[in-house]
Amino acid sequence: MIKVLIADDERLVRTGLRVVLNAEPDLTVVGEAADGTEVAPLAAELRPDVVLMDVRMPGMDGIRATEHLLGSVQPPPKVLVVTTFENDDYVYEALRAGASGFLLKRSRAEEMVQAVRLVANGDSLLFPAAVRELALHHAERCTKAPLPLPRLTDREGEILRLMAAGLTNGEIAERLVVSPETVKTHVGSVLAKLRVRDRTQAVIVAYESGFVRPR
Amino acid sequence: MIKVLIADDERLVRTGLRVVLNAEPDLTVVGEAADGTEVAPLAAELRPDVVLMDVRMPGMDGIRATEHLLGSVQPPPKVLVVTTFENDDYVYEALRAGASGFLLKRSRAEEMVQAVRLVANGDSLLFPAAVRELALHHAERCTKAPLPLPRLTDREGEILRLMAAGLTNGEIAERLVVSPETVKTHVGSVLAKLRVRDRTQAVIVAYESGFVRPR
DNA sequence: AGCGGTCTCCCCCGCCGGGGGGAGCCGGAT
DNA sequence: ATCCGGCTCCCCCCGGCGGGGGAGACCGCT
Repeated sequence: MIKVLIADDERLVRTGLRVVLNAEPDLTVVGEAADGTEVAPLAAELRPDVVLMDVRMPGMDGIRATEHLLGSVQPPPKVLVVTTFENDDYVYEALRAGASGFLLKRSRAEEMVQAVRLVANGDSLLFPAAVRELALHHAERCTKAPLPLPRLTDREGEILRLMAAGLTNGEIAERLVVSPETVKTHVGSVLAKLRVRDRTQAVIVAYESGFVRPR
Repeated sequence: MIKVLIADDERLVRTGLRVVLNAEPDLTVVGEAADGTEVAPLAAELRPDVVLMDVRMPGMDGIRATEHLLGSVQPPPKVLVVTTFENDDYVYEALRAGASGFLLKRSRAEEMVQAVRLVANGDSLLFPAAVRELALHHAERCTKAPLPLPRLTDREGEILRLMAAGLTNGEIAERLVVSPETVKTHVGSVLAKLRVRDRTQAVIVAYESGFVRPR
């Protein structure tokens, strides 16, 4: 039996969800919260498997309520965020906060109960558009970026990395315990191989190619 | 009635899936492919709503088969990728290729048919771990990055952007139709506000802060 | 023994970049 | 009317940077 806690500020929505979910033999609504602040205490007491969380609520919104809930209740229930539009900016924040999935308010009853069963089971549920966007961004930066720049020698790569850390030739020389003249030679090679004019452009190429990464 | 095409090189797996799916009144397996190369032609002929695609297949793997399928068959069917491990590197490539979701081979029958219904319905299905990772990466770069750097004036921001494009002071002056001396003044202000030593470090800060973005 | 690639170091030179200071113009706030 | 901040331009100074050329040491390959 999957226990569900509903958090929504509108009584009508809560009632609708409760009726739909209780109609399923394997689901039971164990409680309802009308405000984000009520969610964590109620969950601690009722120990639901899944919390249906509205994103927009007075007091504490669904995002912060989710953070608070997952940080305070052990073991944490799954959170299924209920939203009106699938392109909502809240989507990413909610995932970041630890939500397992999303439910559109305009979904059919059948989809809703399926969604609850899925997240209770440990799966995640998203909208195609959101997933596609996430995947593209991720793939761009993590699978394609690694190494599409000319073959630099080990030393040259080391030098480029230090240039991209903002060091001057003198500082690089100090770091690598070689003469500044030597560093100049390597820097010259790097600039030539990357076909750029100065160290600034070299650093740009280093970032753009993924040779070094932000953060 | 949801029409399903199964693509897997192992006969046993195909049989298992077929039995499980055909047991559902609203699902029907309309065909099977034992190789990635067979998928697109079969899909063009049978017009399934969902294709269950194994990632690892001889000949053409599931990823390329997905790309080919979605690029050649109109309207494109939904693709549900079948995999053994949820941390598979293929996950991101498959999403990039246009897959709608993933199915673990060790899933229970009930989950599998739910998954098929979901993707047929236009939803997406992922593993919690994968979604979490995607969301974190995305959120880091897109929702937090925008503007955590000192207040630059419009002109200074413009200058910084051009510096980060690899332009010299002279080129920036030309672009903005002002004197090189003026550019030097602005550059000086930028360096001071960012508390950095030279334009290279300024560009680094621009990238690290998200003021400019790779690609 | 040769040879090419890499890493190391050196010299000269020209220029761009950056610091300091000064100044005029404008628009908005006080 | 005054002041302040942003944008514009100018001066001098100099140090780091980048280009050119040259050279020696070590390595592995042939």
